[in-house]
Amino acid sequence: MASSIHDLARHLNISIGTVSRALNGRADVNADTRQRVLEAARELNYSPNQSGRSLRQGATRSIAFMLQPHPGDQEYGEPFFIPFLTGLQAQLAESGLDLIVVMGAPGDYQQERLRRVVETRRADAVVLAWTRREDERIDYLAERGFPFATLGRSRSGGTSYPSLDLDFEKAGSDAVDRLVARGHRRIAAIRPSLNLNFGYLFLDGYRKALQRHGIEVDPGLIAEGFINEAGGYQVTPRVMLSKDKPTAIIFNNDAMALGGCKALAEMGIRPGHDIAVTVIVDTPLCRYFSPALTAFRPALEPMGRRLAEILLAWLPAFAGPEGPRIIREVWPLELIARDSD
Amino acid sequence: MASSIHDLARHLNISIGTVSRALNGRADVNADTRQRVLEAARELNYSPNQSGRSLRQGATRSIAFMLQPHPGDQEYGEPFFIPFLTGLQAQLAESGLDLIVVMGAPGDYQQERLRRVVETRRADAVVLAWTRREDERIDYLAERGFPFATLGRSRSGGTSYPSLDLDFEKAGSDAVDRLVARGHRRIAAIRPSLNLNFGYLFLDGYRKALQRHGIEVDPGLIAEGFINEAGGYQVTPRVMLSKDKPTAIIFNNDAMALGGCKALAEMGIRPGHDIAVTVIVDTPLCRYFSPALTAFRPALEPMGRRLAEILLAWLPAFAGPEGPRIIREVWPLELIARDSD
DNA sequence: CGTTGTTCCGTAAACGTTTACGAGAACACA
DNA sequence: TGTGTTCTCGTAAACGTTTACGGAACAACG
Repeated sequence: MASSIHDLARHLNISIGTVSRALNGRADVNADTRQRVLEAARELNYSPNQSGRSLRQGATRSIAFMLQPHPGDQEYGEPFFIPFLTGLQAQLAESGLDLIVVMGAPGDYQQERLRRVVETRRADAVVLAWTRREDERIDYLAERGFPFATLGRSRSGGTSYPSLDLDFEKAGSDAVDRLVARGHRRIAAIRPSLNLNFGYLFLDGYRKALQRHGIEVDPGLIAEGFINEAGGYQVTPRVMLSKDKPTAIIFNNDAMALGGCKALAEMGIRPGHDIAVTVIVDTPLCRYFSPALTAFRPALEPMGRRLAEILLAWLPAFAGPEGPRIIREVWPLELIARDSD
Repeated sequence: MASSIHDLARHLNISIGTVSRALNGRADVNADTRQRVLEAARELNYSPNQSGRSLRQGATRSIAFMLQPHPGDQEYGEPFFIPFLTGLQAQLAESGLDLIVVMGAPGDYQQERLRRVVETRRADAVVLAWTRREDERIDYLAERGFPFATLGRSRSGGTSYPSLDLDFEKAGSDAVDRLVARGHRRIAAIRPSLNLNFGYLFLDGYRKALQRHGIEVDPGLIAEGFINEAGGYQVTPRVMLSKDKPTAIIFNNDAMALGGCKALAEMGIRPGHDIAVTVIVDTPLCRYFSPALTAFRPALEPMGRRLAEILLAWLPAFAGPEGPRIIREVWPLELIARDSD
């Protein structure tokens, strides 16, 4: 069915070596011959068998993105990743690399899928997201010497690998600054487990900003829940029942904010009127919610592209003249002021 | 670095043929030898090279899910797919198959990515979603004889391939029935392009139900927009400005509903009070929106598992004793009554 | 005419598997 | 002893590529 390089060779009555060289654009092949090979390739609808190629070259020319759920979170919060993946795939394609997304089973602590990708050499490198503060996946990859990059930072692995992250600390801090400037002093924070590194960073920025403003950090105003709608819904009432009620809430996530706003609605509290609401990571939901939610917007698509560059700069096969470099970047989150605060 | 079957053979001083047979559980190998091979494999941390295996067997043992955006829709509506993919991956894994998700570039009419997967033989079969009424992807795959299954139906390709779909027609019909029973007669429908087959089916059910109730179908109450928040936001006012205003709106999608509800809010119209709102496909957003949106819920995770079964039943290499079968199923959407109607 | 260099191409090995084939050994049976 | 069967294993080819190596043809030059 599918034509191979041998078919081309037979059809043109030349050797497979020449065919391969012609297709790969090597110098030592006559311009005329190359032309004929390319024509025949089109005519016979030839395209290279990836398995054969990978086997010979010891490289698959594909990068795996691990879609690993965070324990307790069924829905992953994936809408977040789509623009990122779009950019990642586009940039990788420019280097002739394929992006494959690998689903992890929910609650897969053992990183079974990651192991499988690495061990069967299905990809030349992997990209991790939702890094945890201590991340066993990073330890695993670093220990094995398998190339990877992360969307997000972690304490694991030090700075031995390239990474890209958003400045959640500054966003947390900016959010507080803005609320304080608008007269708030009782500001709550709804966040996921501190194992999720962005949750940790956000809280850090939040704390430091409060202290900078001379406002005491009240543990009763900080609550932890699953990083989804249910989490926000469960946990928000807890914060609203503290002795001295908050006049503002910062949610770490659009899903948590949605759940939280439902809880508020059930208590008859209206975001934007009775309480200020800020969300750290903006999504279409924030924009189209009523009231529209003030949120911090990431440049996801460009970040996807950039992560591809960063990863490739670290891979010897792709590194430029200066050789492999470990690049780590932290990108800003842009405040989008809307109607909820 | 990575150990091969040759390393095992050398280490045990036996031939690679025997090692391979032992690992693959074939009968013609001594029980004792097999034991030693397995031990050595664990000891040397052996795992088979997927490229070598694929090359020899002519099969990659992986299935590709195409994440193809619909033109004009930036966000894909992917949260919908996550539980589906979870089920799909889980069931495929039970047959030793890997699931890979392939991102298509936005607005990729040429199906470049699909072609690439097929031509480089990166997967043994593909799964398509968001089938269109006339779907060039299906034509392409059918013509090439490449195995595939779809989440959704299409006019393309007839019934020559396995598929799984939701009963959008019945959901549209049920939605109308329910609203009529509650006294509504002016019922609007906000839907995406009729190229998207589920949009077509939904509208069909909607129309037939109206006719069944002796209600004239008013074109002014039917509007088409992108299948995302912006689409719902843009198009909903159009329907509300018709001479004889609707008292109920059915949205084809949670994102369209969100955008539509924002438009309603801006007009001072409250869902659940001033107008009834129904959503065809339920998501966490519907549940946590205020008011909670009445919606039709799909069993996504089981559907993912089922689609794996259906696909495998069609692949000769996996088909049971009866041989390959084309299974096509339509699954129900369960009404979840909430507060918006 | 001999030497050297260049251009182009064929040969064959290698990547890591699986598997058809056949061989040797052990054993049973007549 | 001869024949057949069963169990176990080694040999080697094959999957589709890429690429190191060498050789043929030819040109250029002294």
